[in-house]
Amino acid sequence: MRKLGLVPTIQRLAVLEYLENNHTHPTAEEVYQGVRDQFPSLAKATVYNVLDALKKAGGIQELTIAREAARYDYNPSPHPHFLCRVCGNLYDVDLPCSIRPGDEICGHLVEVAQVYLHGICVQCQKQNSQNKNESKTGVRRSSVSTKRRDDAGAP
Amino acid sequence: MRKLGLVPTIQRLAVLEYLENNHTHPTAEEVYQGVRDQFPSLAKATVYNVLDALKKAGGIQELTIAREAARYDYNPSPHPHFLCRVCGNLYDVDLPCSIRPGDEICGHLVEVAQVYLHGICVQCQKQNSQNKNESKTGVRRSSVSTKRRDDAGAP
DNA sequence: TATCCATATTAGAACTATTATAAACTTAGA
DNA sequence: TCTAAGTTTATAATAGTTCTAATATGGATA
Repeated sequence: MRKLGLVPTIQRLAVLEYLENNHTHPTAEEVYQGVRDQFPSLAKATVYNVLDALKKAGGIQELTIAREAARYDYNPSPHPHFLCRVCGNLYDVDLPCSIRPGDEICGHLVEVAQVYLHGICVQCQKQNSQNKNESKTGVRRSSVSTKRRDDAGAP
Repeated sequence: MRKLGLVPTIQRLAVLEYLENNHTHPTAEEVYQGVRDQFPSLAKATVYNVLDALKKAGGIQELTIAREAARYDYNPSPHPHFLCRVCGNLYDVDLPCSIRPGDEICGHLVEVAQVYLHGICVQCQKQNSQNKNESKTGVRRSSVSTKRRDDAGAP
């Protein structure tokens, strides 16, 4: 924390530890809920402050891939992200970005480069084809959840 | 409009025409203000509805590069965008995207691919070096605006 | 042209993520 | 320990977007 030039408060350490243990790209709300279990006095504004401070210090990165809420990635190095429109899971994609910070594009100086992909993740594609096959043979099962799973994470 | 499978109402035509004439990637609010000049009865909810309908029909694209508000691009084909953190202008970048709709990445099916770049645009870099030189020679001028300019647009 | 139905628009309220505010509290250095 | 700067807290305020229900419109049909 001191390497980042930040005063190491218990709130900041708790938030950073939560992100370290949860590579699910949680929202500020989810960080708040998660950290508050072991830290009931935590204020939501503090979570926003801490996430902002960590982001500005380069310790984490903020993802604005979903309009509803920002998500946070413990890994600050630039890499593409994939958001599944069926389950809502957000995956890291292990590909080098073609445009990197420091590059010049049309004369513009690039400081941050984000690649956001939207579509259907590998698991939801499988689920979907399974459901189709099962409906052909008369087997029924509950439909694929459209809500985000709590155990979401990188593959 | 009919090509997009949408009923061509005057509201939809007005919004689409505004986007056609303003390649500044306006927000919903800016579209609302701009269209309302010639269409005082327009409701803001209609602007949201229309932008959403156009987006879903593939006639325009929605950009979530800035957390504050979505922006809209008359050009629906995928290309990178650059947001200047000094003037707030949003520029189209004429580079082919390395990842395109239809691709598979780590098994995930890509439907939409967005490349968002943040930094300092070519004009603001020039302004900044000008100001530095002038301050050396004692010449003063007002600092670079941090607010978005109304004549913003692609170069 | 008149009628009808599905769809679109309107105005305003409601919702939600985020930011601002001001007081109380920590941290770290003298 | 004392102090100044920075941080946390609780709450209010803000702003973008969505929801609701009543009204209006487009366009197919008779």
